[in-house]
Amino acid sequence: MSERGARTRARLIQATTDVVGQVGYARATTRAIADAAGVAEGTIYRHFPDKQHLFFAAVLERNAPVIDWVSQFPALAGQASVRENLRDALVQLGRLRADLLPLELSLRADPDLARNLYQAAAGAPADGPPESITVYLAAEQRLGRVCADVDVARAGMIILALLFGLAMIPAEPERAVDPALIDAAVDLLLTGLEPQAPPP
Amino acid sequence: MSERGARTRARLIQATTDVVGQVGYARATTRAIADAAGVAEGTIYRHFPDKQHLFFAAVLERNAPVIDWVSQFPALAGQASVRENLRDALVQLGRLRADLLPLELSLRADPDLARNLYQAAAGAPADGPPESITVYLAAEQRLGRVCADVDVARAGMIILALLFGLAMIPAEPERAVDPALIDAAVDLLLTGLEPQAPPP
Amino acid sequence: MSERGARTRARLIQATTDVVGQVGYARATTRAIADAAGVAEGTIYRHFPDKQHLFFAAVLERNAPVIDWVSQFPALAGQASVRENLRDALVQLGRLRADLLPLELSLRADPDLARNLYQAAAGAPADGPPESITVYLAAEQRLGRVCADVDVARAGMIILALLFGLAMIPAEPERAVDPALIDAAVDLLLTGLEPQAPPP
Amino acid sequence: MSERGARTRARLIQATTDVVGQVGYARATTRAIADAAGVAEGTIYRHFPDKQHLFFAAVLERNAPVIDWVSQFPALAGQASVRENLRDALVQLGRLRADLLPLELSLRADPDLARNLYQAAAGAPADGPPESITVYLAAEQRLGRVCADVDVARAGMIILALLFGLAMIPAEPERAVDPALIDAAVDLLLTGLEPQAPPP
DNA sequence: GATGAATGAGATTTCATTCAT
DNA sequence: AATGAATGAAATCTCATTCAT
Repeated sequence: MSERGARTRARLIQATTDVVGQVGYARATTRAIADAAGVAEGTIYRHFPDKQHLFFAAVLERNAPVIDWVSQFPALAGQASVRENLRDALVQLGRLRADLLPLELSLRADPDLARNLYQAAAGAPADGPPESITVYLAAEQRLGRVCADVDVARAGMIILALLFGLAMIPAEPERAVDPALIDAAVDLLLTGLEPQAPPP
Repeated sequence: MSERGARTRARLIQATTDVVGQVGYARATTRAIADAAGVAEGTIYRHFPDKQHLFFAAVLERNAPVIDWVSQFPALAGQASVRENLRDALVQLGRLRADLLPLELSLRADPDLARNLYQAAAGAPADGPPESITVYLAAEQRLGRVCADVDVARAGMIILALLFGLAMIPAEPERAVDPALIDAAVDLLLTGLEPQAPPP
Repeated sequence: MSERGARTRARLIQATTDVVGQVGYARATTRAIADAAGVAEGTIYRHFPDKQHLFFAAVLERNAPVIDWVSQFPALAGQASVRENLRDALVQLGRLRADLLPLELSLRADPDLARNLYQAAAGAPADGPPESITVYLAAEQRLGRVCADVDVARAGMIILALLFGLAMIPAEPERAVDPALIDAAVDLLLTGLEPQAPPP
Repeated sequence: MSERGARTRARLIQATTDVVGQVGYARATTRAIADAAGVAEGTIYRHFPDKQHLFFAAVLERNAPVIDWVSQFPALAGQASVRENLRDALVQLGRLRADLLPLELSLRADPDLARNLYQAAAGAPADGPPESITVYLAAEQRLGRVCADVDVARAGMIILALLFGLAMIPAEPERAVDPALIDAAVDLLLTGLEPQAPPP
């Protein structure tokens, strides 16, 4: 591909993220995206076979760096503190979610999209974020830094679900999750609601 | 309104929930809804000024009973156990969410809808579920059944966020949240991940 | 269907034939057809699921009378003269062809259309014009009015092929076949090119 | 023109015939043709002013040899037999038609193309196949090998029409006409359907 | 009240053609 | 000479909404 072509493609990806963030998926028409990218509508179809593939490409390419980070998360077990590690992970995942959210919502709103995205993402590593968190928690559990009673597989799902839920709270979907809320959530996850047994 | 009119209106509300749950918001056309309700398309506009109002009515009317339940939740403080109370609340909210989710997702996917729903719901009690949970937690905190260090306002939001996230996990959005997952989540919320300080 | 709906449908069928005859299939856009029928483009899709079905309906409905006539053609064996019967048949088929031709050409120009038309016509009587001519010729052969040496099955195909070819000769495809040319063709088919054996 | 340019042009002509034969005119896009020729789309416009001229060139150049053969057809009058001559002529024309047909059909399906082809072909010898057959038949008539009653001008048109019709019979348009059918057609043309007057 | 035919704006996608490289 | 990215007009089809019956 020529350098010019690569630039156009990059502009289209960026424009897609921008437009979906601003007006939502339902209003993210090919026309709006082409306008935002400063190209003609037909140009989209030189770079992507159809609108769906443009959206998939936008999601996958923009989130690749964070996915990389998360895949190395289990290696942090034993370093720093569980609190810091979880906080960092949630902040990273929060960035990913803030980008992914509008598209994930589109998926839920349109069953056809969901089917196709899972096919498009078939090449991606199947062990995504839930797996990473579970592996990390298990490692910490062996080190004695996580309570032995905890079911790490379910805890991994719960932590992600929590993050997903947090990501939906702000009115502006394009923003990342509020860090103070993440701090509070990590506190809660670590110490729980119950009153601590007083030292005798 | 005649009794016949009331029946038609009720059928439209039911059809809306059904169709959105089955084929998703994007495919929930006025035609599909009218077909499901067994009426002509034009009939929709005798009962609702436009499609948005039909959706709003569907959301609000179908969830009224659960909203009532939740509004009485704070009165449970001090009864049974915190664990049981939280579990019951999450189960109730889970039912609400399973119905609401497809429609809430539509809102997120379409910012215009979101704006208008908040206007339409302006007459409703502003103190929804987050407020109820917060008030309940504060009461339990005064009773010493919840750790004094916890920020109850944030904890309320986090619990709801968690529930919302859990509701999105199942592949079939129409199903309610898995009770076992709710149990695990309540455990985690109460005792936390950290190893308990061993009694001396 | 309401009477108004039936009128609109009929206007669409008529407009389709008109427009294809005037500007050809390639230029017979949904817009041109809607304009010719005096309706909005969207109205087409209330009456036909897509453009193809509109075209198929136009062909089938407009040619139904001629198809009926042809199906009764074999019964003419032994009446009037072979010459008159063949001439009448070719005139009738010529009308059918003048209507069918633009669409048949579209079929050849677009393999997808061909596949679908054969599916759409599956309900129609499989024994079309070729069969009718063959049966007629065989009957005349038994009566001694057609030469015993002739292979009637092939002759039927040849006569139809001839007609099809004749239909393509005029510059204006919407016109029927020139009757003088039909007369000459019937003559040729009956007596052949060879010099007649002179009576001794 | 450079030798490289001539090769590219030839590849484009060949690719045009191939693509139209394989996928039909409607799918014979400039992109498909350029791909089949192994060149870039823009290259087409170095050799032809537009798509129409490419098609015209394809028709004319590919059929030049057969047209040459046909132009010498009248010289066969008096040689061999009328039956053999006609059969050979139809076989030759059948080859021409098998190539020409998809393109001729495109013309019929698009009146604009037809108009322009006749203008583009204005430089070509106006006396094409119909003229050749007519001249041949007239010569044979003078020799007494064709019945004196026959109108040779019309007979020429009819023979061509027949051939054209035969060419459309096979389901696969790229195939040549079935030779057995040609034999039967020549028989029919020569002796006719009527019972022969029995020799006294 | 209810109907359903009609509307028309707007969405996605195609493709012949142009032009900077 | 050749490339191929970009163009933009046009095509088919959808669907919320209106209106005559």
